[in-house]
Amino acid sequence: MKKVFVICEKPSAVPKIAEAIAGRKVTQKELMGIPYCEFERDGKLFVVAPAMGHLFTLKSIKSLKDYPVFDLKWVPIYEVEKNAKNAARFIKALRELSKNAEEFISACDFDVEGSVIAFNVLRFICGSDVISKARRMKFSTLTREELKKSFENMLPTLDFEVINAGLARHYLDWYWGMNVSRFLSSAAEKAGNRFVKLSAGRVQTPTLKILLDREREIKNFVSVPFWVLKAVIEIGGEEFIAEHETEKFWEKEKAGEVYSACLGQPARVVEVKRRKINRNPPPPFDLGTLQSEAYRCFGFTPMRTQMIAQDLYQAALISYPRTSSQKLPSSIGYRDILQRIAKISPDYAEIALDLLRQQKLVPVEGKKTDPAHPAIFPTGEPPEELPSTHQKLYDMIVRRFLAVFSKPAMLESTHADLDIGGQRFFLRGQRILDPGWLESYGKYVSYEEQMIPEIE
DNA sequence: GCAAGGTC
Repeated sequence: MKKVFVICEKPSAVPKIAEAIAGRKVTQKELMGIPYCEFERDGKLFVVAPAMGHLFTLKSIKSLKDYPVFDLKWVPIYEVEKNAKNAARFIKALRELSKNAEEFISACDFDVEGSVIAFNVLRFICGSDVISKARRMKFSTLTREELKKSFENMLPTLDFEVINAGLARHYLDWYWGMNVSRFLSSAAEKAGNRFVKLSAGRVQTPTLKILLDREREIKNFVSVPFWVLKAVIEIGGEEFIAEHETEKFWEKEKAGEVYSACLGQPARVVEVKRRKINRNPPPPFDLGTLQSEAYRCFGFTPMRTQMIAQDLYQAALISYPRTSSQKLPSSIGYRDILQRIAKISPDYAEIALDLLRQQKLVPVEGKKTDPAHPAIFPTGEPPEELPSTHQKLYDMIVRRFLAVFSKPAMLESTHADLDIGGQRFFLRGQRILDPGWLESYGKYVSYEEQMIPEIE
């Protein structure tokens, strides 16, 4: 029987891609500890197997001592990275699993690196002759529906433009980063008579510049004292704080003059403006936004958030977290997820069931995209007992998901101009008319409500 | 030794 070899980016993608092609549940097998799937379709034997990210990397042909170096070759990653011992097993297993295959399909993530990962597996493991006949599946979400479509509408060739862009990135990053790093280290060694490891690169060097500028700004900051005037006024037995129209007084004398002018004087209402404000829900989470939000609310470092998110992903509770997308395609199945979330807790149920009563579910989306993954969303899988840190992050992700389908929050802001002894003061307040999305996500939004009584 | 990218 004709054998079709399908290469995926990572183990977790294998059952999803296999089942979408097979159109049914497929049992997973194992070879050398590597999971893979095997099934028949249209009289062919499909073997769906995973890489584990990059299995090959660039290496200098000669020693880096004689830099600059531009002669590189692709080698198995364990030849360069000592902790990539697993790669040997993957390469061996893939060689065995692809043996005697006649058709080849690249089903790695649909981004630049994914295209290179598949390309390298195909040429170095399956043989360079398969490149011209291999095909490419395109999908940006690992859902049954989208995978099925991507199988039926496969590219008849590999995506060489993307592959070439990826190869160029690998080479250029190496040329620039390694050679400049080598030069910096060697210059430092000559100047200081001892070896210092210095590194530079496309990402880290501009990033360092941003930190440097910020650090300089902080260092050069000269603090200047200023004075602020606030009026404590009483309305109907309650105290409120109004602010002087001049936000900051840079001279103490000036502040003192104004202070004396209004001390003990009654406040007269000059004008009251009330305004209704709609606040839209925030967009769904990309990893960066999740990290900054988790730092703000829980004090988790970005590293910690990423590790917790990875755990939640591997427990099948959330979608792939390493995404820069703020979009939620309908193919993830909004209704199904909301129905499952409703069963997780009464708190979620109240909001989710309310959303399900809407005729149409349309998520708020952000500008950022990702070629290979949608924004982070909960799968609806019921969580088992979670450590409290994981529970916190999970709750934030679920509530954010609920929020993006919710109505805007309606607020009313009040702005009163007061005259106190000839001086202009502002009294501000706001209150919630309709909470909308704040119902689900409000606990994670810093929001101060100051109620102002009716004044004329 | 030295990049940046993928994975877990």
